[in-house]
Amino acid sequence: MNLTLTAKAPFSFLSVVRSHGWAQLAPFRWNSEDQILGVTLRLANGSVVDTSLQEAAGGIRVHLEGPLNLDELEEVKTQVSWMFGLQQDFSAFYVATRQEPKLAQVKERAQGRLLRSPSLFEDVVKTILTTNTLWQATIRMTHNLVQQFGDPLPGNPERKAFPTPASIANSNEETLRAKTRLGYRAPYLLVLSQQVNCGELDLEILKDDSLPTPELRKRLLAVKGVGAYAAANLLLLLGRYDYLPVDSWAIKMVSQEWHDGQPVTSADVERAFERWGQWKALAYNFWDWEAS
DNA sequence: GGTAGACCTGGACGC
DNA sequence: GCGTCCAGGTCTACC
Repeated sequence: MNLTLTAKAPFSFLSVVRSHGWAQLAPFRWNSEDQILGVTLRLANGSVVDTSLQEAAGGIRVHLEGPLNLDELEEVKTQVSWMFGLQQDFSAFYVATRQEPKLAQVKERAQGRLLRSPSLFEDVVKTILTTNTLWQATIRMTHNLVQQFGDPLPGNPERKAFPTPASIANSNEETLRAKTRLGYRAPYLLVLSQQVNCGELDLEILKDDSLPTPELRKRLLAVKGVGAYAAANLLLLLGRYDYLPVDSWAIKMVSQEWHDGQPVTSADVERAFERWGQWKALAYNFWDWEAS
């Protein structure tokens, strides 16, 4: 079964896939040769479906395996639309940055959207797995988590959806450490999963646009394992761009770009992008570090 | 509010 | 093969 989803123009499927590293993390499967993004989704009724996503005129072509009822089809559309931010509008960002050579490409490349997971729970977990580790370890930990706790696709159990909060909450710290190699992050994920599973923490309401950004940041920082960097990264995914996700890579790039390779601090990184105001994190994320 | 040290894994390196 | 060092953010205790 195929369907096509339309995006607010301008839109580039590849720009979203390449917006950051999420396409490399399970249950995403990026085929760079065919330029198809596979992802195994778990729907609200518990069914697991496999999708293949690719560029279509003005949007995305979604290929689905197996028959789906109307409710399931509608849920797949909602999940894919959220993941690709199909209705996001970046026209004001393009106006604000059109005089900056290092951002001159953003409109032409339809940059601005960032690939998201279907649920904020999944994005919070993945963000925690990016902290204090190397990217290859993040890929490995996420893969282990999906393989160990994700629901399998009927007919192809090798493919699994991202674990539900319940599946992780019903585990224990020792199993998480041993099976997924999460290290000290294991108790963070366990507590988060338990809080979401029992309803104590509702992450999905944080997608609400009416929530002021400082309040949203405060709630994200209340999650164990989420510090300043992780909160800023999650705000970026949620379409809030006024906090910078300053990590070691940001410090290195700002040092090379503006300080001749000399040591810089987080404050220097903040200062470098201060002038972009509400678009700060977006300007940072799509800054053309390679351009001369 | 600022700072130091612990947390944990895996890769790189020297022996 | 083994031991050591290092990179990577967050938390907690302490000042």
